[in-house]
Amino acid sequence: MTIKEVAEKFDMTNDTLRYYEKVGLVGPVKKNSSGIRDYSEEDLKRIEFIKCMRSAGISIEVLKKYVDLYDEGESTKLERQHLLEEEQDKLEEKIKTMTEALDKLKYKIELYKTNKLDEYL
Amino acid sequence: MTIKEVAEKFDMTNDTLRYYEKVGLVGPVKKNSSGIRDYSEEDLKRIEFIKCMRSAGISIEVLKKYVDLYDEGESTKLERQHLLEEEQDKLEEKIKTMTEALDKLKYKIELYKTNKLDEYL
DNA sequence: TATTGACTTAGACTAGACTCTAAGTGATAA
DNA sequence: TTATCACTTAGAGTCTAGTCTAAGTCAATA
Repeated sequence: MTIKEVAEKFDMTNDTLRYYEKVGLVGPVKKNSSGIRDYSEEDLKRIEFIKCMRSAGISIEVLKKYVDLYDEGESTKLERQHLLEEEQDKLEEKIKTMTEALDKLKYKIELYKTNKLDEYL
Repeated sequence: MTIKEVAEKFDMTNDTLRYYEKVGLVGPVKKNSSGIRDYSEEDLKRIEFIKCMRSAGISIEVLKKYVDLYDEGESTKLERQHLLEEEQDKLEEKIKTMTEALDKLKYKIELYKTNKLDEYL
């Protein structure tokens, strides 16, 4: 699969895909005789996972660490699990914060709708 | 209330408070005879609201627009409401995305815990 | 054969949101 | 009265995560 196809499949740019490869999140992707990338099934799975985690706000740095541990092999399994658990905690916290903000936003919109607005901002 | 007290109250830095003022999100804050900021109750309410919205990922740009509309007065009420409704939609979407990522993360952690890991990454 | 178009690289640039620095002022403690 | 400390300013610097540019290669079409 070419970079263009991958980019379209996951709705991201070629640049981002090359960037992920450069920082070591994906690949190194195999290249054909003329130097053109040919993404493997495994590459695609990694990209999907990374895209999903990025959309949740997990940083490149953390993902890179995870990938590196993975590439070190079996011996890092527990450490990887802990890393994911930490991110889970952070993510749950973030969702909680955002849900609270959402509630405040909804309340404020309600004030607008019922014309009860006599507030600051 | 001094900038230091406000920063402590909301767990942010003096720099961030001055930055918010510079870009027009807050204030202009009243200053005493020696040029030192003295935050009013209304300033504090704005800061709280802005901090909450920022923690949900709403951009400075959007918040600035909202604040500007507010300062324009009554006539912008409907526009402000719409702006908030748009942000509500975005926020709900973001929470949904993050919740999906969280589910995947949990699933992956489960695989680690049950030693069923034979996956990519 | 010439040109078009998709790909390649290294590296410079950008946006957003701070964060830090340098130089200065004013109130208070020693 | 001098030093210390918290505050002030303008503006430069930082970090993250891309995004863009310039220059080049290759395969396929006019």
